[in-house]
Amino acid sequence: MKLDDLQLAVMKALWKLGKASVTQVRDELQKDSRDLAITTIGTVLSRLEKKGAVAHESEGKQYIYKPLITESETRKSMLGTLLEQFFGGSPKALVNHLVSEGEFDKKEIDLLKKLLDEEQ
Amino acid sequence: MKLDDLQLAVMKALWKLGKASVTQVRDELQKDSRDLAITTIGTVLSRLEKKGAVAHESEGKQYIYKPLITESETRKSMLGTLLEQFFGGSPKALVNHLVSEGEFDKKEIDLLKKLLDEEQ
DNA sequence: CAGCATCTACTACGTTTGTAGTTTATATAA
DNA sequence: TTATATAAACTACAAACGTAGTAGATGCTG
Repeated sequence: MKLDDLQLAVMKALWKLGKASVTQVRDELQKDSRDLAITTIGTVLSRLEKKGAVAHESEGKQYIYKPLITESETRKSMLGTLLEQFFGGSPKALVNHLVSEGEFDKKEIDLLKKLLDEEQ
Repeated sequence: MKLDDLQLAVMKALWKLGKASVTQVRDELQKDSRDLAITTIGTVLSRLEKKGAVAHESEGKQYIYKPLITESETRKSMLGTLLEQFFGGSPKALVNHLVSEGEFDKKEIDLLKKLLDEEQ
């Protein structure tokens, strides 16, 4: 499942809310100052439904949308793609990159080591 | 700079070759069994040029394309996007995710620790 | 029941992308 | 110098996307 920016923003709103009407999704997006017409959100949700990312049920005259894919599986899949594209599929290469790009300070490196210890 | 699949594939060919004619790019992509018409590659390269990712110079009647962006900066930027989107911008959260998804075996965890030691 | 408010569905339009055919320019060979 | 091969430019078209307006359906209120 490949999602672009707006679609991802909508999914994140849905993941946060659990399930939501179009209006609720719009309100949630507004918090991130994405100020879109309600019909725009509706269109995006229809398209997401067509590709199987969400489903809806009727509640009164409203549609209540629910995610069909989880945030964690989406994250995993998108990370997987990046991993393939740039790190030869090797998570180690990715960590290596992060470290050598100086993404971590000493404290964080310590934390990471603890993390790794626990795993062992 | 945001690149989608085919654009990225073309850039990777260019990064690998340093600089290349359309035909050379096509041949390189064929190794990954992306079998595209040469005109397709040409179109993609023009579009990449329009958005500033590559430039060309003429050599005889051919165009020789050169990357204007590096693989490392592209990787960094795309990873940064993902980091923002799914890990609150925190590399640590990303590593945490990798570890808890069981992406590493014991040997790799050892290697990672060594990596971190060197950094300190 | 009639009118109004509120939803969704349908339609629309510009942009980007994937993909490739046709035309035109140019270099090279005869 | 003319024909031929080859390369790029131009054109094209369908699908996806960002974005939103309009029309049609439906529920509520008086």
